[in-house]
Amino acid sequence: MANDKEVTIYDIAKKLNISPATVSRGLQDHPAISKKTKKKIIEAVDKLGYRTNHFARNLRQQETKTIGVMVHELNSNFITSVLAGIEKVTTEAGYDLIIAHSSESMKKEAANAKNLFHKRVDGLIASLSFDTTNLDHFAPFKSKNVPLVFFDRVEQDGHNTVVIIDNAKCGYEATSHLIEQGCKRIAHITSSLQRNVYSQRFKGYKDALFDHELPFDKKLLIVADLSEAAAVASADKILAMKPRPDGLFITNDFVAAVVMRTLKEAGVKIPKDIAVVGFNNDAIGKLIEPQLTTINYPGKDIGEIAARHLINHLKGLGTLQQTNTIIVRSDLIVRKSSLKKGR
Amino acid sequence: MANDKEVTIYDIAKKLNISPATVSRGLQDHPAISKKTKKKIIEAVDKLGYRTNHFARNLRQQETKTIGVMVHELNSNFITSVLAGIEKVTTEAGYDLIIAHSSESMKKEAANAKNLFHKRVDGLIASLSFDTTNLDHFAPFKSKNVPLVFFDRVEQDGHNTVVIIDNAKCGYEATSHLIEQGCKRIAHITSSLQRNVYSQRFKGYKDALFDHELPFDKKLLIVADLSEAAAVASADKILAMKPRPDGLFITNDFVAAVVMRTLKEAGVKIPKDIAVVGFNNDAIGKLIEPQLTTINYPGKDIGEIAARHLINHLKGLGTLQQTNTIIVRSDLIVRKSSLKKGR
DNA sequence: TTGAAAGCGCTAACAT
DNA sequence: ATGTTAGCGCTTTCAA
Repeated sequence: MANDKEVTIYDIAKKLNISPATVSRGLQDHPAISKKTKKKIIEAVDKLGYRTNHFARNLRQQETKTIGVMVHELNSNFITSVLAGIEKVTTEAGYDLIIAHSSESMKKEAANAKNLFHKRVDGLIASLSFDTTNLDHFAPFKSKNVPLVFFDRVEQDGHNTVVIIDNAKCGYEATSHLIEQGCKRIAHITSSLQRNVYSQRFKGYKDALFDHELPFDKKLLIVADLSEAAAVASADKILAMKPRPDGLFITNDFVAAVVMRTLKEAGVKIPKDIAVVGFNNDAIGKLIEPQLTTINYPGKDIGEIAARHLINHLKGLGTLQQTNTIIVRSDLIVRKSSLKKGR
Repeated sequence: MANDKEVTIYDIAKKLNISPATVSRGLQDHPAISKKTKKKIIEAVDKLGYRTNHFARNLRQQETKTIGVMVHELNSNFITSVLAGIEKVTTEAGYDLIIAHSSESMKKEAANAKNLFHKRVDGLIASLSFDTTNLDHFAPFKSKNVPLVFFDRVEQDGHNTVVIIDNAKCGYEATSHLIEQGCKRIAHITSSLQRNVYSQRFKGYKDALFDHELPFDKKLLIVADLSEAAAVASADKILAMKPRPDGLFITNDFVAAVVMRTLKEAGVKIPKDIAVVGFNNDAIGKLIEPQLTTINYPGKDIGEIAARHLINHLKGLGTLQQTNTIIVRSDLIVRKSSLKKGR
């Protein structure tokens, strides 16, 4: 049953009385090889059960045909959509993926970076962790000219290619929507303002307040992580405020869902007492009650675009040089959680 | 800035005036190498920025140190938990992961299998897709003695190592719980009965009915896929039944959540009119209203166990031979969606 | 259109 | 405790 010996191009060459070099060329569809020979090679390959030894090839070619992906977590709709987008593009282009997640820790992120560097990925796609304060762990990639593309959570120091949405605009739209629904005291629950995504959304929130002549009250800003426990705590803070807010702009759908549950348990009516807008357009938004108004964050598109740019770069195509910012469209999806007025 | 030339063990050897073999041994912490020499080597490695060429090593050792994982989708709590478990164990053991998903299609599953086979994974962990009818695409692995571990959705033909929960017992417990709550007409919404997980849960459901002297009515069995659209359709079927069921045992939390939403929109009170039990213990269960009674399916444990067994096998440890079934514990989590009586 | 041969970087059997 | 050397399977330059 088990035939343990691996078939190599030498076996094929011997069987066909040709040289290994010809087999190698035939397998790569080299133009100098005759149709006849190619056909014979293909047949022999099938018959003998040959499979390419990627290690030998990569050793020779000094390419790994592997792309590293670093994300903070795997457990969100948004991230899995991004991964799906990346996978689609990279698979088509013949690249493998190594996926690493940092569990929101810079330390783990640095360890992952080191690992991927030693694995010699041809390129890297990354979103930063919660507490990442510098990009030193990416320096080795730069020094070896391994291309880097960041998405979602990025450092916009002007040195990297980044794929993002216009978070400030989204924050502005979410907040303006709440204001149009008649909200006067809008709280904002978000995460580390050190991360671009959150600081930009916060900026949009403030700008919308300003443009609608509402005061910004920093007591209405709650910064916390994205866990269930933190969400419950945030909701408790909201409940304790007096006067209570009449609108919430929350930076993450899961957190929004937990907050809504906690508020409802305390007897708050949504959206009548408090209107809520989330962020991401996760599946839960349509399952909770009332259904959640949110910002559609097109993860799959982001993943595809990031991967496409990286691969073009690897192929020497694509004009994208050093600095580059790509902004993907995103829009407000209005559902019941924010409709104080109806429509 | 960029120093493009890769450092090899020869460079290190030259610098230290020792042989490449010594460097290689030093790097592997070989016992025959003196402490002093090892230290010198480590220092030179750091200084020169050497990184192992895994291709050369793998080419030499005929091992890829890579494990393939095949799943049907990435977008469920259960699957990401399993992956987290697998990753934990494999990372500790120094293995990489290649993750492939079939989008519930046997065709894609077969393509993934072929790809992973050509990538020469050292082992494979897999859960079958929705419409997989045979395991022919796994035959190449068997013929090359590449170890295989299946989990969740498996084929129990007695030829493979499988890691599962006792689905029949879980189905029995879920159904019995509904009966204890006073349900007399319990419908079961599930997926392809060709898959062990669903057929076993169905068996448990029937056995519970039988043991409690309730008739099994096949009109109360709904088989569909796990999409939102199918869930809505299933709910519509429930609404059209007369008399309506007073209990539902649903094989998946997401489906249960969508069904509950649809029923509630039609004015059904849960659990008063219809009690509901789901399956998996996904995060949504605690976010919907009423919170969902469900079966806790310990994904992380499953992943860890599957990975551990595979790796033990690869190391030549572990007594597990050919046939092997590992059953992981799992339990009912009671929440409000099923409590007709209170507690 | 094909072949010969060198070499990618590492490991391990065999020396010493 | 360390060195010599062959070879893993492939690609590619040079030659024919």
